[in-house]
Amino acid sequence: MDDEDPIDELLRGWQSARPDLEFQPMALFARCNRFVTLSIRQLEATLADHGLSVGEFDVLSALRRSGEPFVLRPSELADRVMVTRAGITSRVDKLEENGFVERRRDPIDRRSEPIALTKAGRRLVDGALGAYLDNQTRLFSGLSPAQQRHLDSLLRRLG
Amino acid sequence: MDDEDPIDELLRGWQSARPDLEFQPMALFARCNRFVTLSIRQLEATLADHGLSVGEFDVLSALRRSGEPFVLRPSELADRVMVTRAGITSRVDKLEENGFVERRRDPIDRRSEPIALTKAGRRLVDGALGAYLDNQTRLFSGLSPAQQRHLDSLLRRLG
DNA sequence: TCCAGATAGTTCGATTCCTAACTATACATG
DNA sequence: CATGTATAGTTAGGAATCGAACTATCTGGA
Repeated sequence: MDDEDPIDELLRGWQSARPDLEFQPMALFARCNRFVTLSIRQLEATLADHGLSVGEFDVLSALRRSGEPFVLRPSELADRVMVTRAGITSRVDKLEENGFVERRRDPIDRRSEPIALTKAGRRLVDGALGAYLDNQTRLFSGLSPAQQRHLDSLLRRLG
Repeated sequence: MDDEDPIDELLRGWQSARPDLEFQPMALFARCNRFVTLSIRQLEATLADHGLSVGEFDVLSALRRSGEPFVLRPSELADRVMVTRAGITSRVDKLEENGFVERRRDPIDRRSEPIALTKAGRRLVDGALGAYLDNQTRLFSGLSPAQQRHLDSLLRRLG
């Protein structure tokens, strides 16, 4: 029986095209990449139901989990969300237009423009959060809790 | 000792902001995502040394591993590279300009425009392949071969 | 006090990729 | 064999994001 998946196919292709080389790590990475890519597409669909893109959700949720008073500077957001500051500027522009965050001013350092989650923004993230978590849970539902922990520990070593 | 990584921080943040919810799967996915994102950035740098973007390399390598005569249709490329056909059109445009692929014609189905790897294209992929594989190998060098196989089998279940 | 260099954030231009509409061609059915 | 439908690929327009240049502000000496 031939239950080959696209990654097996990729591996087999390379092995027959270049039998002199070692492709296991490439295939392993391709598997990671594929899983993440497909998962993000699901996530986009899930969040779209709440009127959010993944990028917007990432910003709102960084603010949400930072705790009271739900304020972070753009550079902190950039670090946490793994996007450049320029990227944060444009996400914040859009979120601010829609009233989900607001730019404050830092009385001590006037270069800084702290970003605060508004009430509406908080309602929005909290509302989307359930669907988001359900989705993430479903992604890993093929693994037992022990396997999930094992996966986590393997990934942790790759950091 | 406090060797907390950004994902632990994310998890801790959520757990304290919303102690009523379960964030393990979210954190696990965040770990996957982070690993893939950072890895791709490394890969971009590696391939840039050979004058290639990841997207271009993906197309050339799909052709390369398809074996003689190194020809695939745009829709086949789209499937294998996980990009829309429109995306393939523009990648092929650029690769063709630079002489790494060429558009042929299918005598049987004139809607189809098979894409062929040129000699120069083949030299280019084969030249970049070594560095690419070294990079992938390095990504997983923190894991033993057995751990790598284990990771692979866990990921395979997520497909 | 003043200035050189660091830092915070934004703007700009280029790139990449997606969706939707479009053109051309093939196929299947009555 | 005519025609409606499906398929292959491209084009057009828009969104996201990046790097580099820019503005404003701060900070640490001389």
